[in-house]
Amino acid sequence: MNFWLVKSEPTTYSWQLFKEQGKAKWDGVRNYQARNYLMQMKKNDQVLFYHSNIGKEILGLAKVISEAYPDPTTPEKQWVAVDLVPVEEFKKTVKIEQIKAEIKLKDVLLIKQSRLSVMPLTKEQFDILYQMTK
DNA sequence: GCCAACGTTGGC
DNA sequence: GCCAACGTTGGC
Repeated sequence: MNFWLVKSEPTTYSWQLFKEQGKAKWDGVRNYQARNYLMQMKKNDQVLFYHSNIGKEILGLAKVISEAYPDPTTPEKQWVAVDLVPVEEFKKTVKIEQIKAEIKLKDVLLIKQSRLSVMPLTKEQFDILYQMTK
């Protein structure tokens, strides 16, 4: 079991829309580092969903239901997509300031490499973030 | 709206 | 292969 965090601008694709649709194709990624992480995702991996720009918070938990396949939004062969489904909506979201304020989360790539849109979390990082929603 | 960070492109 | 220029992202 692996743990991930994916980022989306709510004006582009929001958690609310994800929840309504009940499933998302995580496509359109055009960054090699993010692409490489998408390719490592396995079925049932846990994925935290973060809103960048507006909100700047983790709103919910998703899981992987389809592992990487060719991205249908481009004819270029090098890009991939995965399918995610919502699992849980957090009553308490986790704001970026809270993440920054927690010393144990200082190595989370969201902080260190803010432009990356798909990133791995260690189990410890995931557990701490998840606890912060309770 | 600004700017830092960073990825990509293209000239050499 | 290097690096300047440029575009994009995202926090503030």
